[in-house]
Amino acid sequence: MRYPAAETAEKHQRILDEASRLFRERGFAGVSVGEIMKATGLTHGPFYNHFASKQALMAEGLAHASEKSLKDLLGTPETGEGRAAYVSRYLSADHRNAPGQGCLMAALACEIGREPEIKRSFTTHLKAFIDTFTRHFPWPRKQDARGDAIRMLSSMVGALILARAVDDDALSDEILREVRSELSAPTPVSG
Amino acid sequence: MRYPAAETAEKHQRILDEASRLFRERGFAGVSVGEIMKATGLTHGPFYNHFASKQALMAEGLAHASEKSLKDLLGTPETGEGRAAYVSRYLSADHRNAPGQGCLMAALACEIGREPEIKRSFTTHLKAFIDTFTRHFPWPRKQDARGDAIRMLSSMVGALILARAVDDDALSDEILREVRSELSAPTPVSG
DNA sequence: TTGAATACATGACAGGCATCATGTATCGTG
DNA sequence: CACGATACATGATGCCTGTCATGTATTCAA
Repeated sequence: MRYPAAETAEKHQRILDEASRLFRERGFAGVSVGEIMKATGLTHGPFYNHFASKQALMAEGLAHASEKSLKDLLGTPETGEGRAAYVSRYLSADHRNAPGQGCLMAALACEIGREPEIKRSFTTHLKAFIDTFTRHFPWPRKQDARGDAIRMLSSMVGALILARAVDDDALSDEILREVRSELSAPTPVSG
Repeated sequence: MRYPAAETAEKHQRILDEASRLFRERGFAGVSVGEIMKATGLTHGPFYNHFASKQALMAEGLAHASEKSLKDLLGTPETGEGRAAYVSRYLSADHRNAPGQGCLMAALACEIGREPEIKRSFTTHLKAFIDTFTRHFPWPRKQDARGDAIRMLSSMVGALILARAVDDDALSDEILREVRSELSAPTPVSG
């Protein structure tokens, strides 16, 4: 590292930030290496000084977004109300309208299933997320906390994806509202 | 149509079949026009005798898959057991492993959200699917049948997408099993 | 049977892509 | 201050892609 020492590391982080944002907004295939570099204020050349390939950036960008989302999860109160607020935020119009800042599962899960390299990286993320989600919040049915967590997560991800795939605001809002009404009670019935 | 008259229409259908299969398997961006034509046994040339553009094929292929899935839904018994069987099949390992023959929402919803043209086409599909799903099966909470249908659909789609995005068979199976255990009772509690 | 229309195959084109090669400016170290 | 190393910009390469142009073979209508 014979360049600005610290600035280089910061650029590396900026590439990761922009990449994880753009990937979530437009998908892995929808963003080119050049666009990512331009978004961080560089040209396409030095990309390969920072990453081995686009695939490598995809994996690192996913891990980057994963860390952030875990940190966000851990920052919410470990109560029924905390979970209710978390779910409400997840199923909000704001989250639906800002995929670039939002859940990587809802944004990229379909594509992830097709890239073996990324699939492996995502698996560790989902495992950590389910574990944390289960342990972090209280679950009324203690004997099946993990099952309830998995059910709740599936509903959230599915609802957000469908709400984003739809062109009709009324329907999109309805999906979010209906699923929110089930899951955002402080003591949900069945995840 | 000064060619084999009927054979041409059949080729048109074959292009739609292969396209809707390949798109679900690899995503819109992951399949080229040439591949689709080769899969139907033709060269890339005559594609534009059948469709105006790749986008047009994406929209028609989506409608094609939508019709099939609606037909499949209407073919299941209009009972609680019928719905339980439908959900069990949806959340089965077979369905997870065969995206090309399966639910277009689980396969393409993420990408659909990014293509305005396709988004419009998908909206009519989802509206029809929710309506049919609501009317076709009996719902214990009659005052909120549609809400329960939306909740059930969100769970199913989310669970299948997550199960496909994961590299670990045990985890993938667990997701399917947990969500199935909630939804595949003949009289589910809350969708 | 002949002619017009049409779907086909082959080929070409421009654009975008990931990746690599090269030269240049910049910084720590001696 | 000078040297070696490193990250940068510019540019090039080869590939794949969607789309269009052209010629050819086929079938329906007269």
